[in-house]
Amino acid sequence: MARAATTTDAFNAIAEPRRRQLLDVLAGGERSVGELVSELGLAQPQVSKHLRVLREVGAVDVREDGRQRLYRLNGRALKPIHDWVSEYEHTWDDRFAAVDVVLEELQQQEEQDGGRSR
Amino acid sequence: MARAATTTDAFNAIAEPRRRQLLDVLAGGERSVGELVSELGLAQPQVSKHLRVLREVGAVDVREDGRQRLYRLNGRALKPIHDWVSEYEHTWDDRFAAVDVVLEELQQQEEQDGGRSR
DNA sequence: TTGACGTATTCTGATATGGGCATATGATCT
DNA sequence: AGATCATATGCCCATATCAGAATACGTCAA
Repeated sequence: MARAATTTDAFNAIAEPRRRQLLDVLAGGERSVGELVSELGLAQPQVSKHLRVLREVGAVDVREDGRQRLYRLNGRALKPIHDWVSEYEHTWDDRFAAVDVVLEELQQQEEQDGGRSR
Repeated sequence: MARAATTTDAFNAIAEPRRRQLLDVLAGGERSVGELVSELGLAQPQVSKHLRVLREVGAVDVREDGRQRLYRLNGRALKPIHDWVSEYEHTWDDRFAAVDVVLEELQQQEEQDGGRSR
């Protein structure tokens, strides 16, 4: 087997830097493909292809307007990523350091307690 | 060109579900490769290989102990991901909805203002 | 209708991926 | 030293990736 399809989930979709850039631009509001092309300095077909991936994982929505397609961010698709990575926030954020210390102490007490009481 | 090497950055590293699983287990504390193998139900070589990727992006640290290697989570490597995705939190979190409304109103006023005053 | 424009799709090619299997390496025990 | 355990590496394969170029498609204007 090879790598999972990028179209599989948001985690794969945002692994590509250009796609993150696209989302970053779209965070500023709706854009046509042409605008994205010039803002990113990428070739039009690549932009369309990256947009397709983002569309398939639900990170963007499209709207037709004459011969243009207007893309709009749909951040909800990124929530699973945020949820997952937030679990690790305490590992680097000092604000949680103190809490962690307390938790560790509790854990150690628990172990010392063994099966004694309870 | 193909996709950027998975070993390049944390975004790529966590695009692989097994690697996320590895991190999730390691979040529970230090583990030997063998323990990870049985907890994930993966073949030992694949586990070692995934661990290598995680090591290269700095998401885990290793410690030698006799013939075992004890792996430990290093969440700091995930911070860039958290930072990036947090920018999008307001797009799905209701708590920010009200703020967004205000910002949009301000923006519209700005536009109506045109180049008038200022 | 014809042609220009805006965007999507297709094809190709170089490269990377992840799994499976065999094997190398290194530490421990007898 | 030899055997065994724990882990890492190497090789192969099927498949997926991304970029680039060509082209197809749909819409609008003349």
